[in-house]
Amino acid sequence: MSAQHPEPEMLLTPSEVATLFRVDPKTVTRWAKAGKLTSIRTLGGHRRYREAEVRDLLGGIPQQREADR
Amino acid sequence: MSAQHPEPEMLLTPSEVATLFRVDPKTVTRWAKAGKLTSIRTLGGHRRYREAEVRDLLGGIPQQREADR
DNA sequence: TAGTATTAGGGTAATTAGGGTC
DNA sequence: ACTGTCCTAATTACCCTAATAC
Repeated sequence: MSAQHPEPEMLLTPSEVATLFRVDPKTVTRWAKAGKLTSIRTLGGHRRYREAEVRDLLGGIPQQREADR
Repeated sequence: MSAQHPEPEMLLTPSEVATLFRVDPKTVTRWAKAGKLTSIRTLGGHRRYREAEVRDLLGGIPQQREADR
């Protein structure tokens, strides 16, 4: 096989994201609907999530917060 | 006028498409059966998929906020 | 020609979507 | 405002064997 493109783009299923955050998969769906989480749809309508984005949100690198305003 | 083969038409195997969408290869087969995805058949009956179409379905329209729908 | 991985089929569990409610 | 749960319908995942791809 040979399909190594410059865009691997690893995706996670709703249940996987839910497990990482320790929430119900339904909650992950709400985050997607609210635009808080980027979602990619399968052709059947199921959502897939970007692994990199999830990892960032999980606190991989605590970036600057602008919560003081 | 027109060149004979302007583009070589890159094809992807079922497993490659499945990896990109983070689904099972069988699911890709169902999409082809349902007419949601164009499939080219090998002489032995195996399916191949157009890379351009797959990439278009994956990221053609980046991320559309579901919040405003 | 042989060996290994992948795919096509078909069937049956497991997830997910969506709305609604607590 | 946020999350977990109940419900139904739809989609997807996993099981198998035989055929194809390389």
